[in-house]
Amino acid sequence: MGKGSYQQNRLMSLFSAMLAHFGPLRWWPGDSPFEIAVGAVLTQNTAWRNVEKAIAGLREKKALRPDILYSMSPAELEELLRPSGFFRLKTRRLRALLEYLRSYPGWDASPGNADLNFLRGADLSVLREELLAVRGIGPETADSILLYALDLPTFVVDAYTMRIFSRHGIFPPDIPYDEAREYFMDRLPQDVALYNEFHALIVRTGNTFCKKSRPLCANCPLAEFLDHEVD
DNA sequence: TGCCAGGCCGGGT
DNA sequence: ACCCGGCATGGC
Repeated sequence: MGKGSYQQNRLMSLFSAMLAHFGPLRWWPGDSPFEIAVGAVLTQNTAWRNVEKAIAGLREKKALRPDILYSMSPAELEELLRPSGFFRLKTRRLRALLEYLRSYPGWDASPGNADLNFLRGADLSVLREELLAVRGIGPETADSILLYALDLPTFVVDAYTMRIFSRHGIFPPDIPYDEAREYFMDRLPQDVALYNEFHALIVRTGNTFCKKSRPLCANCPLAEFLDHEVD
């Protein structure tokens, strides 16, 4: 048994510990692929609680669909996004995402196209590069959309991932995004359901136990792994 | 009361 | 290739 499978087992042990503690979370919270994509943009450096307020406002306006959202004036959209913070920035970013979707070959302009079916079947790495080329879509947002809205096998790395896994000495705290992503993807089976649940559990664990203001991981489901050997 | 939250961009070294 | 300031609201 080589080093690779040891590390795969170790990652699976961390996953199992979080799963045993919280149970399956079945992310992402959202009623449609498009709503998930909107949430991915709105939650950039923002507490989800604030995003929920903006999502609720959009739902009230029946605007959680690409056609309606695009038809809204930027000023109106800004007011709806206000509670999620960075609202001028996020208005531009959502509109940039909408421009990308509307320009996509096979774009479905029919009402209620929130399923984003016209994006299905596209190559993951191509779609990822295209999303990264959209102003305001960085690697975490792109991967969140790909994994949680489109069920494509890409691992999402976020601030909690960096904090938890660097505190556990699993990788250095200043590792670039793509290297952290590859760390997981090189060691885990390529499984959408696993990637989905793994990241969801990381966020829940981070939210619950590993906030910046509370660096100690007492009672954290991962606490027992803190003294394991590191590669 | 500050500090923090599921980033990303643009300009400067 | 990094490093940094800006972006903004709401909760603890």
